[in-house]
Parts: sequence; structure tokens; C-alpha cells
Amino acid sequence: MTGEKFYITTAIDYANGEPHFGHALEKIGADVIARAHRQMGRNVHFLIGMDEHGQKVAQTAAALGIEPQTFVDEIAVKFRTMWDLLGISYDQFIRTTDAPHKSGVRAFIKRIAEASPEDFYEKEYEGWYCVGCELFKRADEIVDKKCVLHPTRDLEWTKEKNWFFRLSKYQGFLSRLVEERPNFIQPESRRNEIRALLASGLEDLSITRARLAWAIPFPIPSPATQGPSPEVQGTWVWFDALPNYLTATGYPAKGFKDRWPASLHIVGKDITRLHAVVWPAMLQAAELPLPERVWGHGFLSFGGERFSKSAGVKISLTDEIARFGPDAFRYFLLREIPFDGDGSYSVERFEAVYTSELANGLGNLASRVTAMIEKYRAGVVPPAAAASLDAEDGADLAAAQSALDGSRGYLLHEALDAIARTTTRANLFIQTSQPWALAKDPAKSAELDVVLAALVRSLARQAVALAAYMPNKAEALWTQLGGPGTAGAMPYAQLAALQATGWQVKKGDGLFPRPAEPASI
RNA sequence: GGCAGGGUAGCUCAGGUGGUUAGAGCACGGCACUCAUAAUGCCGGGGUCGUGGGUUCGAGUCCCACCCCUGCUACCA
Repeated sequence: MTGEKFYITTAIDYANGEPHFGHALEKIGADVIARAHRQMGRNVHFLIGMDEHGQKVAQTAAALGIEPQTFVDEIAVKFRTMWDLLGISYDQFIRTTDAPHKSGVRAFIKRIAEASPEDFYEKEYEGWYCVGCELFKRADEIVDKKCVLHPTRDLEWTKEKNWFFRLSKYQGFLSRLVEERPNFIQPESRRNEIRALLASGLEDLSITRARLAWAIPFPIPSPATQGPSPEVQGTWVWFDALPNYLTATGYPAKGFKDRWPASLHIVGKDITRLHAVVWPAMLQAAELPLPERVWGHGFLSFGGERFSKSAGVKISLTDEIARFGPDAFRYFLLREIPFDGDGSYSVERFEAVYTSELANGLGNLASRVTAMIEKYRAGVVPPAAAASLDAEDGADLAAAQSALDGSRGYLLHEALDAIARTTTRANLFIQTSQPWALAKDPAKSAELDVVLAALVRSLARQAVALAAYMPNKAEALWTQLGGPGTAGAMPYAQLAALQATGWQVKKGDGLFPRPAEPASI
């Protein structure tokens, strides 16, 4: 690969539980973008990983009676197993307990201390602490002496000495960033929220915690506690987790700039502000290049409840993947949930979409085309001129590509909608041209060639276009068609001119078997 | 409480700057066809466009009020 570099990341997942639907949606979406960019000829590096420090991890491990490292090791295995099952094509898996990450974080903090010495300072912090939020609250978040989000609880006045990062200093810088680079934070709804946040003013961030043992020790000694046993604070999540995108490149080792800056951070909409405000300020303080773009995707709900919340949702990720397999699951999530907004998951919808679009639509189309090539042309695709189908597919495939090349953001649901139209068009094309009738008239043999070859080309294009979404099924289809190499390795640039003459078609098992009929009375 | 977005067929949603009978997909009903995973194609039924006012020759599309939903409201992704 020699193309333009494309460094894509997802949020690192907090190692305090099992992978759930929300994690899966993000990884699948990022994986599709990564795979698609490979087919666009980019030099892709796809990073995912785990956030493994913090109080909750330490507490959970303690409750289980095991060391935190042992605990996160087990969690990391569970996540990687899930990503392998779902076919996530990541190039690198970073963990914040990796030694290179920990040393990279220290180097990054020291770099800021050198480049922007006034940006770190110690302060005795005190304020109203909401036990519900587990946060200090600002005055404008307090109404009637109660937290607006937890009005039934009393606030507690709490004190702690911490290191702070002078985020307020970067307010002007960040405002210009968001105004001058409208693509920096997308989609538009997220950008509006960030603009509102910037307009309301920024406060400095506390970036360490006392008595936090399961963390990277903050590398700057406290001037106030010099002596035989200086107090060492634990580095709080901001400076531990966010720099993973940077330390993954090998920072501070020479050569990290071969990969940095990141092209695209895919994150949940709940943490877009961290990536669009805090992270750029940190990088600017270190005088390092900023990422090109942050994309805040939406959330998945189930019967009105968040998947990410621990309570109530009684639906298993592994069960849903097993229902029709990983590829169909990937397809459904991205088809059903707009990648720039929220959506809800329902088993009924999954079954409906699978049956109508994958089994009856694409699967049956492949079945009827391969059957006709075998029956009428002994399995060999005949040479033939282009048909109306080829030209008409072009617009949809272009739309599918433009929906995820970044020019309009990353609208994966729109891309799948466009590809689905090519499936519908091919089924209609068969009905209109009636190849079975052409086959009965020897004088119409050339006409039949045109129809059959066009259908194989259409399916081949669909296999290539769908390879990012359903990698296994796309290859299964490609193999049945007798295409060269793999569908996933076929560049989008070659789609329009794709030929299939001479391919050896071999009808195989149904791509998407219809679900078993429910037992009726 | 503040800010932002939204409420259109059973379900998911389209509907630039107001203009003939409000559209698509799915689901449902009928017909056609047979290459195919009883799949496909065609036709059809189905909507007081959140509520109430207003502007206009004319409003889903503009204005006002109200109701409801969602998101954001920065320190544990």
C-alpha cells in the first residue's frame, strides 16, 4: 500500500464489563470505514483498544479478589474474542496498561510541561460534590442547593489537592479551530453542541487524583511535597486514556510522525467533547499536530433503554450475532441505525430486514443468476456489451462511496441504502428481460448473453461494494461468481469498468438461508 | 432550569426558497411470471402531515402559543 495514509481510531473501551451492543456498533462502523478506505487505495492503520486504569477497575478486581492486572487481562481477552467474531480488521490493539503506553504518557506530560510550563499547576480543589454524579458541580449546575441531575441527594463539600491543566487558556484556540475547520467535529449536531460548550466558557481540568493507585503515576513531582517521600498522584483519565492514539504510534520514539496525526477518531457522542475540546488542547499544549476529524456516532437503544446501562436490557450480543451470523448482524446494525444519530434495536426488525433484503433480495438474486449461468451457459460468463443495468448502477455505487469517503461525513446507513437499490434493480432487470424466454429462442442467444453477463457484473459490483460491510458473505458471493482474487481486495476505482467475461460460475449454498418458519398451530 | 433537534401511512423515514390527487421501503391484499432461497415483478388499500390560532388566492412547507419526545448541559469514555 502506497496510498495516502489513513489513521483511524475508535474509543478505547473501559475494562469494567463485557462488550455490549454499543461497543459493537462503534467497532463495526469503524471497521467498515477502515475496510472501505483500503478499497479506496488508502494506506489504512486501524487502532482499537482498552482503557484499563481507574477506580472502578480496581474496585471490581478487589471485589473478585484478584489483582487489577489479572482482571483487565481477562477482560481484554473477552473483547478481542468479540472483535474477532465480528470480523473487526484492526491493525493494532492498544491497552493503557501496556508499558509503552505508560512511558508514552509520561513523555507526553513532560513534553507539555516543557513546551507550555504554565499549563500545569497544583491547586487545592474544593467544591460541592454530588454523590450521584460522582463529580464536583459548578454553581450553575446547582439549583436550590441540589444537583440538577440528582435533586433528591444532598451535595457534600469536599477538598482535594490535584494537578490541573489550564484548559481555559485554549478557549480562543478551540473556538477558532471549530469555526475554521467545520469538518473537525461531525456530524453537525455534535458540532453545534461543542460550539455551545465553547461559547459558555471552559474551566481548567483536574488531571490527577490522590490515593488513586491503579493509574499511571503523574510524572511531575509536587513542589509542595518535596522530601523523602513526595506524594505521587495518579494520572486521571484524560491524560491516561486520550493519549492512547498518540502513544500507539510509538510516541515519543522517532518515527511516530509517520503515522501521527490521526485522520479520524470514531467516538460515542457522549465523549465527543473530550475529543473535540480536551484532546486538541492537550496536543496544542504539547505543540503536536491535531487529528483531522472527530466523528461522534449515536447510541443504540433497546425498548427505550440504553445498552450501555447495566440495568434491564435482557438481550445477548452473542445470541443476536448467532441469529444469522456476524455478517448479517453487521449489515443490520449499520442499515438500521443512522451512523450520525440514535437508533433502536429490535429482533423483529432484524428478522424482517434479514428476510426481505438479504434472503429474498441479495441471496435469492445470487441464486437465480448463478443458476441461469449454469443452466443456459454451462457456468461460463459469456462476452457481451454493456447493458442499461451497468450505467444505472453507477450512480448508486458512487453514492455509496461518497457516503463514507468523508466528503459528507460517514453516513453508513445511506451507503447501504444505495447498495440495496442495486440489488432491487437487478431483480427488476431479470423480470423485465425474461432470460428464460430468451433461452427458448436460439435466435435470441446474443440477447441472452447481454442479460446474463450484465447480471453477473451487477452481482460482482455488489460483492465489491459490500465487502466492507459483510466481508465473509461478499467473498462467498465472489467465489460463486468465479471472480479473481478477493472482492475485498478489489479497488472501488475499478468498479465501473469491472468485466466478468469467462468467469467460471459455480452455484453454491444459499448465501442467506431463509429463517426457519416458526412452528404454527 | 438553559440550549439544540424532532413530532408525516401499522413500522422506519423522504418531503430546497409555500402551489395540481402528500411519497419510499417494510408489513398487508390481489394479479402476473417461473431463472430462483413459495423467492421476483406489477397493481392496490391505508395518512385530521402533534394541538389550537394566524399570514396568504393557496401551508406538511412561513408566524405565534401550547403539548409531547430526544440530545447536550464538560473531570472517571
